[in-house]
Amino acid sequence: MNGAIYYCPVDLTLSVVGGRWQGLIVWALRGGPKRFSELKRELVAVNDKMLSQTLKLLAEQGIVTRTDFQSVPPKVEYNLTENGRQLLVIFEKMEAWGAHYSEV
Amino acid sequence: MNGAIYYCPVDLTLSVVGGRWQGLIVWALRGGPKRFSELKRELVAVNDKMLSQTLKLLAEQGIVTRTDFQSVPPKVEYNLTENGRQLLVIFEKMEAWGAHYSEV
DNA sequence: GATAGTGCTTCCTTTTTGGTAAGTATATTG
DNA sequence: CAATATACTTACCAAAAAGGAAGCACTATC
Repeated sequence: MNGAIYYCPVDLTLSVVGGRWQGLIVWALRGGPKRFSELKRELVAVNDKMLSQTLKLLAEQGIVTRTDFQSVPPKVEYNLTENGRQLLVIFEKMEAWGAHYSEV
Repeated sequence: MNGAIYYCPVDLTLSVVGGRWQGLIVWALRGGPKRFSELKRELVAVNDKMLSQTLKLLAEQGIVTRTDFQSVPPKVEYNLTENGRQLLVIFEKMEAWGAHYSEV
């Protein structure tokens, strides 16, 4: 995938989900396809560079699809692949844990 | 926790679980307490510095406990707290996803 | 007396990641 | 006619994370 060696499935999954933006993008796409600018608005602190860079990575990893409508001004939509969609159970657990943790 | 602002529970959880070693250490402790040297053997590529640094962080975050037996040679055990243990459902999902993904 | 094992810490270097600003091309809006 | 919005990319710089090597205090073993 990126040349690294993963000693266990958890390590592998973390490499897909663990970056600064990777997980949040997958989570943001849970409700269906979104455009670049919609993602940008939702992931408050992300900048153009990080967003396009991370989307590219996720596309290479087979987690999101990229659909370019070839229009002017540009319109590009991102969506989860089946593999990406299957990550969502992980994030549901994360959401539950995080919500509980911040109450403590 | 570390000064950063988390806009959602998922973001918060990722900050606990998403580092290079944090998640793997939690996962390695799933079967019960382990000593420093046992963790080191299990997490093949980790070095002393990263391991002790990450364990310290996890302890500060309330994910692991540290028990120093005050013996010579030193014996120190690490274990998951209740909060840490509740992270395990996340890793179980990660394991399933990673195992499936690497078959594709 | 040298070596190994224990659980660290410190210093230094390298790698990775993140951020800022600008540029691209075109159409719409005021 | 200037500004705005779209989805990027590129070049450059700063910050953060990770890695490596060595050392420490102490004991037991060879």
